[in-house]
Amino acid sequence: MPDEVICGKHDEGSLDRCDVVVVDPERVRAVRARLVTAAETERMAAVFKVLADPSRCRLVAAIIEAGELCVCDLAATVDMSESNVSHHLRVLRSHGLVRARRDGKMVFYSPDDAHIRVLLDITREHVLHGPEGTGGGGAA
Amino acid sequence: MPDEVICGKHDEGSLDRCDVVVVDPERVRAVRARLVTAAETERMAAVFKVLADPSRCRLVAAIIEAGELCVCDLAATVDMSESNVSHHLRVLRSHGLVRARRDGKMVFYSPDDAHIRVLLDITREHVLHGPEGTGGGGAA
DNA sequence: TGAACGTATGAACATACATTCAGATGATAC
DNA sequence: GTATCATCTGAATGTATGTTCATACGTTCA
Repeated sequence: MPDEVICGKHDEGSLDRCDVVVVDPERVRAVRARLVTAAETERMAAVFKVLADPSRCRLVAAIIEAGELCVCDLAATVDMSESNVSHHLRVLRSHGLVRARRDGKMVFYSPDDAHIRVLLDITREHVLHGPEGTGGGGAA
Repeated sequence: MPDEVICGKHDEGSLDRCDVVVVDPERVRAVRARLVTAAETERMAAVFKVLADPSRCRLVAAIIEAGELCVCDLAATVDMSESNVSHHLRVLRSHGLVRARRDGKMVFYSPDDAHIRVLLDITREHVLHGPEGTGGGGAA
């Protein structure tokens, strides 16, 4: 068994420890070389984190469904306080998922990214066709 | 301006408060009717939450990239402790994203869902072509 | 059987974050 | 200018969770 120790110090990993024993060092190097960078993964995770909250997820779905909606109608649609909606919209907007348009006293929000709709659709597919008891989602 | 108060108590919302002022009640009702249910959104958010962690995101990417990898090699690939990897793999497995196969002392993990690869690809597209300064991703 | 190895698990800690409340800001109507 | 409306912001709080450490489990080899 070709046990080995990884001591490589490559671009994005910046690993300072040398005590990681691997079984297939070649494969590890190959995967590491083709793997998405840590910085990219962090950005991706940030996008997922934005959608990882049920309120925000529903908020985005409502905006996509409506095309455009003001804050108070959005709050009524998703059953949340307007303050809370505003907080979440700030997050969504700062990540380029929705866009704001001011009209008098009101601010209307609309989708600002074509990818998000696909993300929601695919994930919905996943939760619909996938197993339902996973992760303690049952009668929690 | 047709201000109105939403008092509807429909299926999935179960809202107990009646003080949400809306501007366009018809549109709100229409969107609510066509909107994804709260339960579904919760399930979707749960999936996003699994991918919302950089370590987990990178872990999934590595598994997809490799096709199959044992825990120690996985730990070496993503620069994490094996214990931490194990914890994350538990989450990933419980949500049906990866699958485990035991071979002797080792356990090999492989992708268990076709949707996840698409999710990662689309999100990568988003972070690559989208704005980069959004959400304090720069030198935070 | 005992030791070594790969992996899994539980507790503990620090951190992040969603929600609420109170108040501020900007815009319209009188 | 004042009042009112729609939205935004900041602080406070409770909860969730990622990571680490120590340890237990299951497997292989001598």
